[in-house]
Amino acid sequence: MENKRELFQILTRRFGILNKNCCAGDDIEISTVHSHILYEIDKQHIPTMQQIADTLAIDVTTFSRQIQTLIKMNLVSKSPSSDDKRFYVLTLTNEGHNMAQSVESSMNSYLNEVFSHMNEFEQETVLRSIKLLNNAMAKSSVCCTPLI
Amino acid sequence: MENKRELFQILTRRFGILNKNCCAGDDIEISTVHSHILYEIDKQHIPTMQQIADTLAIDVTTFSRQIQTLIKMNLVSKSPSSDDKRFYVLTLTNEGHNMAQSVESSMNSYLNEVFSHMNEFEQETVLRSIKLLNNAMAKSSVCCTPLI
DNA sequence: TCTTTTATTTGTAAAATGCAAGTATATATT
DNA sequence: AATATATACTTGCATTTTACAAATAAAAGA
Repeated sequence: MENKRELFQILTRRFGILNKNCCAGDDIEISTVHSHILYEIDKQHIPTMQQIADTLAIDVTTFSRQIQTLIKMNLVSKSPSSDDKRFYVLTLTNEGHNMAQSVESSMNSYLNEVFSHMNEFEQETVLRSIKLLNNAMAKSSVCCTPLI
Repeated sequence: MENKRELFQILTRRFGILNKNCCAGDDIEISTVHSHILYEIDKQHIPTMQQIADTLAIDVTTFSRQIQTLIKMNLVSKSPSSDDKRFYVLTLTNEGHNMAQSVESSMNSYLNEVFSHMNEFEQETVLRSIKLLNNAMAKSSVCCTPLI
């Protein structure tokens, strides 16, 4: 049987390509990394800089600059936390939220197209498997230990 | 049910993190992109520059420079094709082959660890699902059309 | 022979990255 | 309270990565 690595290598490479083309909004375009940042800010409840950087395994200093870019693009806003002024909390602007939605729906329609090449049963099995895999990774010591 | 995108987002992000830590050989360390290049040169039979660049969806000009780096690191060698001198064919050096092996075994042991958190049946199901998914992606019009 | 196509490289300029060192705020120690 | 230490984030570099446009070089077509 083919080894695991080959299967995953191909899968993630392809998903990466999907992700690359995902990120055109109404008028502006953003990078894959930026789309992940928007995604996580949307998902986590008023996160701090550190939280998102950790989740995405991005160096904080790099992340700091990425946020600066996203703020300039008017997609993200950053405000000092009231109880501890060392922290900054991140939120999406309306524009950022729209962009996140736009990426979300592009990705979902891409994935629906991909899934359309499988029958109902296969689709179910695949989704269940991805969940199993995500859970296994969450338990793993070699992967993603401090991550959500 | 959670949407597909979320499941895939998390999966591929985690796999990306695995990949990041994968690439330490005996003494030198390489980037994820470089490890993918070595992987593909090893897999494809005496490929040309263009072939690998296309497979990995990397811009050829960027790829040209990446190969230059890998040659300097003595992991790859490049020679003009005898029948058509516009082409250059790529091969791994012994050192490059060792590196590819080393990455391969790191990745497989990471993945084995991840899989150890599932039972036999789940493991089978997951592997079968990844294959299904790869086939579906290969048929897809939105993903990876010119790719293997 | 002359033009066009194909494979690859270089020029240049922008963006992404990450370490070391900085600032600013909070907590711990004395 | 004063000083030291820790934490969250930013900036200064210096390197690496990226990609468009233009160049080179070889093959194929007219």
